[in-house]
Amino acid sequence: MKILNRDFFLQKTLIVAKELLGKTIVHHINNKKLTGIITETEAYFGFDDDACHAHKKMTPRNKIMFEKGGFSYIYLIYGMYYCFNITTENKHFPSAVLIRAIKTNDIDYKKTNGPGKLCKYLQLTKQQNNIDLTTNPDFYIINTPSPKAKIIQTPRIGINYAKTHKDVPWRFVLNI
DNA sequence: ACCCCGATCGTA
DNA sequence: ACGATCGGGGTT
Repeated sequence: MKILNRDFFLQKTLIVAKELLGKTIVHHINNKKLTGIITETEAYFGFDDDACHAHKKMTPRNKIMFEKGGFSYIYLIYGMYYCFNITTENKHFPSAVLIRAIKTNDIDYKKTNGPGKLCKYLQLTKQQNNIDLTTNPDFYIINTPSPKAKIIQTPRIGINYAKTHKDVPWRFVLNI
């Protein structure tokens, strides 16, 4: 049971996105320990990826994407849901992995199989934005063994507005 | 100051 | 297929 360290998150975003499958998110909050095994991810990185929040310029919201690997990037979407990302690669290069689904011990997969749903379950909000997941005692990722399940690679979800990078296969899913 | 719209989700 | 809901970011 080892916590994922800086070197892991400094790798290329596509590697991190794929390798995060099977790893365990831990969030201690209100005297509870909330956990989930990552089953779906998406990679967003660089100045060419027009689905990447930070591909044009740095703004107050997306500035976390320019951090070095291992920081939480959590933002509000559609006025009602949060999305949880983990930054990757080196400082000044905008890049992160969106966590799209987790599997839990206690509740049905239907309740945690979406980026907004898993944030609700793990109680992740703006409060948990910009946290170093490699040093924080209450929010970190455990290096649980990678499952044998087959990894499916597909285009990313919900980015039909993108022009150049709508169809790149940067989504990774564990075949549950 | 104003306006548009989104890395979603539940319901129909 | 569609509406909820609101902050961010671009534009005036």
